[in-house]
Amino acid sequence: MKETFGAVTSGPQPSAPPAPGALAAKVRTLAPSMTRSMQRVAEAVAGDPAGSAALTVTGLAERTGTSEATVVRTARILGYPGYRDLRLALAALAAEQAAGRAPAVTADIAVDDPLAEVVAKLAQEEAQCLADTAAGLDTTQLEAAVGALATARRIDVYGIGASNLVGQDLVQKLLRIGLLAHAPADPHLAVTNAVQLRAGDVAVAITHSGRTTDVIEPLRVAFEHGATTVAITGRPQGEIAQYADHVLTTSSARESELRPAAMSSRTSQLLVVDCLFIGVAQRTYETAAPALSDTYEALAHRHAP
Amino acid sequence: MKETFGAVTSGPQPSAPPAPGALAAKVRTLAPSMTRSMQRVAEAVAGDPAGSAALTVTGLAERTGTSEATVVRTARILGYPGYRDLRLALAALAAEQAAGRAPAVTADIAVDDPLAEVVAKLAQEEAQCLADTAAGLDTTQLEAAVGALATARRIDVYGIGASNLVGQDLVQKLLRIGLLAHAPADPHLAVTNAVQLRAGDVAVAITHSGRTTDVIEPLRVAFEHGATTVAITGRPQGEIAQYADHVLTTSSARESELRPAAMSSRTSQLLVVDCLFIGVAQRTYETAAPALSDTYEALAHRHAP
DNA sequence: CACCAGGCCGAAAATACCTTTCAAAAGGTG
DNA sequence: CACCTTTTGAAAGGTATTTTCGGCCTGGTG
Repeated sequence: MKETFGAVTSGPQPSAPPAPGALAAKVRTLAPSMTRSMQRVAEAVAGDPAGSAALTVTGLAERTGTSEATVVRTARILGYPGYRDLRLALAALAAEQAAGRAPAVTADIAVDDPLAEVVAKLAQEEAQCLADTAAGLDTTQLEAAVGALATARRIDVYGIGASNLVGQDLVQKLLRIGLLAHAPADPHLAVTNAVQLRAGDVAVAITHSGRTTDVIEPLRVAFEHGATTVAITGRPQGEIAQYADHVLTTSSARESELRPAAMSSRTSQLLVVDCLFIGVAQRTYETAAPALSDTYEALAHRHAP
Repeated sequence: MKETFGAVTSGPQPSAPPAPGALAAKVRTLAPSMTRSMQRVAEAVAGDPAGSAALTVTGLAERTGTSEATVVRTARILGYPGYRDLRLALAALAAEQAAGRAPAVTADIAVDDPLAEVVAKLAQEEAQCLADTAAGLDTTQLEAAVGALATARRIDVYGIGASNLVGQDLVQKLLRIGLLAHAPADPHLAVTNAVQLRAGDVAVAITHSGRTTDVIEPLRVAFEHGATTVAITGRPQGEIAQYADHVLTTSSARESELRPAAMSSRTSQLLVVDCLFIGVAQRTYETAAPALSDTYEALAHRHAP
């Protein structure tokens, strides 16, 4: 490297470690000591860090109507060893700027939202659901429900529609650790099953509204037959609570037109179900752990190499 | 290879410009499909983005005790055209991290954790899953999948076990807005269904591992019969991707003994499914909105007063 | 007006860095 | 243990960046 024309360089180390944020300021400060074409480059770089970071020396030279050499010289003036490093700094700067614009979407999902926004909003809403449910979950009730499940002779899970899927999720998990569980989708079948239950058995009902007749009915029957009953519901005051020994409350996000309650309640319900499962697995660890790995092994050959 | 101007990169699924924030998640998601030395590189990169960004290929290869070739290969796996771009992303990521947000690492759930802690940890892990998945979701692919679904003559959803439940969730939603969807639980039935599909139909496969034979098979059949195929998987490099026109990647939390992958993947899958649904509902708003309220009304009398 | 510094600028050579290729090594599998 | 597949790094092959070098413009001077 040759001259630095101004050759000001107060200190021995001319190129200070460049703080990314300082870039715009640096451009302004150093602009006077730059030649015209350098200024063009500096301007482009300061004006659109993200865009510039995506370009190679050649690309940036073209865009600014200059040459590679000029771009490199500019980078040097700005305090970097070369363009390569300036480019890295630009990428960093761009990211920093992007991060600064706090998105914080809490708005409803609208019909004309672009998909990227839908994704972000949904993720946040569901995360909110999880947090709310976790916060509102009564650990004592949960503990009691876990205790009942862990020692149950037989477990019935009642749910309709989306809630039935949650129930099946629970059943699948319980089966994996050797518990006898069932989640009839047919309400009549559910009642038929419920009749069989007695003390020592557990019935779990899942309903967001707490008022779904087809779910209340079997739980009532189970309750009256002496089974331990658990309700997972968003309305702990609802009718279903009358027949539940233990009530686990789910929280649901506000519903909107495009996102009905059924949709948001599912996330909460699943969290509760997971908690139940983990709790039971902990209690029955001696048998649950080997059972889990056994089922894992058994499924291994169902996968391609 | 040319330079990366606007240059749309290679293949059918270019996996889009990766958002910087998604990197840590991506490493976790893709780690299983990596070889040992690649994992070393990925780890170094995820563990110290800033430090890695300062290194050249050769430098990073040395630090990780591998070769340049491996570093480049890793960069490719992570979704970048080459190391140069990964390096830029790392610089961006480092800046973003430095700007404030802590990544928040969750501890494993232990056998003797009290239930209250289990609840908190589970909620946080699932929230993390959601965030990771949202960050890693390729909007372009999602858009394409939504487009296909919205105009589909018939929709098949393939999934086994827990993934089947996710599939049924999707089916239930689609049915509510008047689309013809089906999620056979029986693999043979699935193939039988797949044979019926042709151009204009859509097949969606859901599998965390991307290697579940019983799910790949029907998707392949559907693919070969000309249907538009969508894969929702945690391993976008997996075999299933071969037969998928559009790949939607789910991110999964680290699995632990008590919390197998199947469990954590469900949350991600459901988010993707929700996104698909909302997307489709938006596109078909004219018919979807009344259909939603109709089904709501129809179910009203199934609830206690 | 012709001429001449003196520094700015870009084309092209030189270098550093990144990518690809390919054959050897490692790891399975029958 | 022979065979095949996969993984890996060394080195060749390309790109991008840096440096060199000479032309060119600007503004001053005889």
